[in-house]
Amino acid sequence: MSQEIDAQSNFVYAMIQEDLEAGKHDGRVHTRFPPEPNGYLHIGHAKAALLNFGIAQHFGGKFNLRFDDTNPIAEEEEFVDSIIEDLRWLGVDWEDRLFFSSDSFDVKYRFAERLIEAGLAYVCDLSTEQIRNYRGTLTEPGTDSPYRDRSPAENLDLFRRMREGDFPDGARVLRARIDMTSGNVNLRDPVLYRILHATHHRTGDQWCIYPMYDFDHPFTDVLEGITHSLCSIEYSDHRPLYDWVVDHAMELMPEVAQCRSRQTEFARLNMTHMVLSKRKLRRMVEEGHVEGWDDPRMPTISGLRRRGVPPNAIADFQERVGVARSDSTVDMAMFHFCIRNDLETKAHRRMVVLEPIKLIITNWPEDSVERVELENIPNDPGAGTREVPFGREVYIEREDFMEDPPRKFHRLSPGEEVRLKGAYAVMCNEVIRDDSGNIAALHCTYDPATRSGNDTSGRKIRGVVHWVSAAHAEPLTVNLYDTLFTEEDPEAAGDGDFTQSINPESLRIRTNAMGEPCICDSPPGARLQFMRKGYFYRDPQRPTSEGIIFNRIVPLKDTWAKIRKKSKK
RNA sequence: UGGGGCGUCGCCAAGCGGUAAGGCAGCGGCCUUUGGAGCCGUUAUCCCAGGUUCGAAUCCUGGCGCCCCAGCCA
Repeated sequence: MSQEIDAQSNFVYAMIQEDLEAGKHDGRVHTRFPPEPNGYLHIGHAKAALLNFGIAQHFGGKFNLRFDDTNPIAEEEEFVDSIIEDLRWLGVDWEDRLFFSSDSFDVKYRFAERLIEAGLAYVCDLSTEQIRNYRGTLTEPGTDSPYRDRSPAENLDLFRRMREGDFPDGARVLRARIDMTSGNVNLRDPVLYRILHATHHRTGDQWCIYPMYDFDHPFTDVLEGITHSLCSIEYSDHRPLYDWVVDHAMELMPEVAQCRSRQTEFARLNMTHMVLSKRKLRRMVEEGHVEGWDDPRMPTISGLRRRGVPPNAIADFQERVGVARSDSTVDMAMFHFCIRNDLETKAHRRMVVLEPIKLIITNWPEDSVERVELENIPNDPGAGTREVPFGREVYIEREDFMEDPPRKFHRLSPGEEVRLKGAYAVMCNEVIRDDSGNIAALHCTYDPATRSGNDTSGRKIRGVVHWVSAAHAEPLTVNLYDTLFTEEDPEAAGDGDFTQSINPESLRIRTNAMGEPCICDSPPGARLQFMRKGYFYRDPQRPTSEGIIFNRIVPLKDTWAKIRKKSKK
């Protein structure tokens, strides 16, 4: 069905293939996904996690899940749990290799001491602001800290006292001794350790100094034997520092160093009609624009899960998007395609009328009920069939009837005929109105010769419309989700304030929807196609006491909407 | 006036000196008891300008444009 996507045709796979051919790492491939447990994972993280996991699988290597938990102030257990849940749902498997950066704080401390002994690191007493001033600017070199030339012995003593808790937060830091004049600001004696009297979610109060990312991350890669350390493009400037740490780790910590890890950067995912940064997503939640991190409109993994998006669709999407180094913004349509593509052959069809209007078949005998058989999935006999009751009164979609139809409206209108899917053709004879003039019902007649499957009328009936027998209809609530933002680039509109382009119609609730009887058989968590409407997910998080609630995952392609839009122009 | 990165069809993206893959979207058509799905067809000379070469998207030079970097965040 879906074409084979050549996931290997990207520069990362090519590079690893070359490394393998060159005999690096004894033919070993080992990757990792290093989230910081300070928020929820979103689809951009899924790209990174799936890429790393996919590489390990493809090359018969290993994959670690590692929490980058070096900042106790921002990180929480709650996020560790949600990240694990999200990754499992995505199908990512780290076997028994779940690690925390904090697991190895001891070795890291030892490494820091050796750097000091080797004259490669020093304790600096400058304040945050002073350090910033000494750092220079992007175009001007920095100047050496007055503490840069302290003796190893003094540095060692000071660093140990930092660890002992002799100094308050911010009093001193451990810095790498590299080059204050480097054009790369990251090399201007970066901070390695800072004092933080904070309780860590795993190590408690055991430590009051914590390593910085630039020191911790490369060294942890070396400890875990990570051969290929993939990260996003904004870390490119950090690569020389990464290498600095790795090189010195190999040299000073041979007893624990597993391999000379290499960092490779790739572009992070951006999507139209969406914002993908923890900060902005947090704002959406905190300002109440959505109901929470798992709101079905959010691009968080938990949101997508709750929306009903199948994990396979996310993996397929990731592969189709590919991996490169150039900034890119993927069209949301591509993601929607992947979802439909996955569900097309999997989701059973059901008829559900979102906005019902009653259609009365005046020549159908009162109380007579016929059962019509419908395929669960067209062209897939294995998926079976179901019987749907058909009677004198049925509901059809309000928008499937027009009194004064435009050209090409292959649906119901006065004096016109349309087929009720799987049943008979009906002709509209009369429009019944209520006191306020609104259409209350349609009076139609059916032609017995048009019975589906053995139509002997000889007529060709263009339009086919879905329906639900009024006597057997199951009332439903349906949440129609749309993109969270009206603009392709939410940032570009509203003077850079993305909240200005929030789509006021990102959620429309249909409380009068009517479904065919066997809709009840679909358990919470089921994904169905509502014929001619879209793919829907029975929200498992809603108690059944609230009735049956479905979320629209994604609408079906709507050619008619397109025709109409074009003719309006 | 610093450092790093990127520029191939509307959106992604292959290509690694031998004469521009593929996907999404679009358009046209076929088919269809979902205006769904499926099927067929269709859309680029590669940011610009020079140069090297028999030959360049691929190499060189010079421009232009866009992104990232001055947290004791990751």
